[in-house]
Amino acid sequence: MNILIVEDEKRLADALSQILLEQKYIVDVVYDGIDGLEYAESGIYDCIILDIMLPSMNGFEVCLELRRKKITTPVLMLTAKDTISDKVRGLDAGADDYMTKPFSPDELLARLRVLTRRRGEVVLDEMNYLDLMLHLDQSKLSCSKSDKSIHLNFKECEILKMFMSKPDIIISKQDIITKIWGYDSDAGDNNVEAYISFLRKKLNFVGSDTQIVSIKKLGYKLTS
Amino acid sequence: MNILIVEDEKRLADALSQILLEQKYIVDVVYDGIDGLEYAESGIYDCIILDIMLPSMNGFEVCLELRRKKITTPVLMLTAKDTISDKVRGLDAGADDYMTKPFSPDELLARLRVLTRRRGEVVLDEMNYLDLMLHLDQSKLSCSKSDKSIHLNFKECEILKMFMSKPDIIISKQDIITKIWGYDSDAGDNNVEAYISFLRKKLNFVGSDTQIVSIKKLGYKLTS
DNA sequence: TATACATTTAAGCATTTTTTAAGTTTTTTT
DNA sequence: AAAAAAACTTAAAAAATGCTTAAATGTATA
Repeated sequence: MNILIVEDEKRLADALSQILLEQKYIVDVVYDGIDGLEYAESGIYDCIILDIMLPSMNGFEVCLELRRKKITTPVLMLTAKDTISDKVRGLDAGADDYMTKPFSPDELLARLRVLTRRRGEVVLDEMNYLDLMLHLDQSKLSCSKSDKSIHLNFKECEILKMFMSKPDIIISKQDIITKIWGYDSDAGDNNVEAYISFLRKKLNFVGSDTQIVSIKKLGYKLTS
Repeated sequence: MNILIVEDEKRLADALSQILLEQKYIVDVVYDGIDGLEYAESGIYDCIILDIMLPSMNGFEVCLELRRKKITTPVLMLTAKDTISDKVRGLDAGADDYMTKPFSPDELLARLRVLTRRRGEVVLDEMNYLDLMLHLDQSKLSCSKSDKSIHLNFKECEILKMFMSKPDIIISKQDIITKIWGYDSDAGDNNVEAYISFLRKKLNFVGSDTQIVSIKKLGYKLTS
């Protein structure tokens, strides 16, 4: 379970991270709003703990922007202020819960349990690229063209999804690493290359015309 | 959208009901815990606003009992007390959110929006999957296909019900744990795996064509 | 209490996924 | 054209995931 903490008070951030690490959560910490937004956009987190008062971009703005970008990760807002208007503003900005400082570790953990127990999320289940030429079914972990179909494993599926949702756009290896393996993973370019190779073989097998082409030094893109 | 208000202070109950009616919610009001539980068990509500201090049975007890009976309607707990232990206790009793008096109509409405923007569930006594191919009778705790029938125990039945009410949809192990064992249980993936194994054996015994297939890393789904 | 049944736990096995590393090939630079 | 860098492919090792049992524990009931 991955948690992102966006909090500029270092002492509090450390304390939070301490509490969560003890419970075997995987924790990333950033100290301002812009970074928070960037990390959160990766979509790899199961919950984001977001302070309202932040340098560079406040918590409301971060949350609004996330929701505008259709990132649905649950957000737990955090602040010293306890005014009703702030609560309303936070919830309407798309936060899922609101916690006022100071709070106990127990309360934090209880709220996290609530926020992370759902997560049925709407994922777009099937996607097509260029009018049914290529078809990806995430619920079957399979990809097909006309009648031929082949099984993909989880990472292959995620990567193909990335390409199909941004056809003709170049995606760098680093982007793929960040999104599929996570921020601080130690996967290298070769991991990506290996998976691209697997995918190409499978695309080829189903007879797809669309293919993953590599643009040297920049990355890959999906074209037909 | 149906809301149940369980609140003994008549003035507050009226005020709440007033606010909600203005927003076109359909509102029922009861004034004590026992009645609250009884109404809530109907499962027709989209949210339950539940005071903690109540005659005959307090809010924690009502909420716990609801969850024990697998009623998953979102609960918004309401109280004058603002101690952390109460918050934790409320959330751990299965409440989804917690609001302290006094609160503004806006805060109430914001929280309701959050709680009701998910969800859509039905409880049935008998269900069939794909035109009588597979038949589940919850009151007899049995599952059958044509003339062959076999006894299921409670958890097997609940799990099969989950699958039959969402055919072809992937259900994660965590979802199953949360729903069958409860969100703060310490059941692990292996518990689910064991039950899936039991169920498969029984489905096989009755000669069902529908089966539970597993999708690695994602969960299981029922297919025929 | 004894019995049957339900549930949990743990271990071993099977399978699939993921990583790694080495050898090729291709492209770019000089 | 040669050298260097980047990308590709593959096999095999390592890790993770899932399945199935049997035994242990818990619970209800005759």
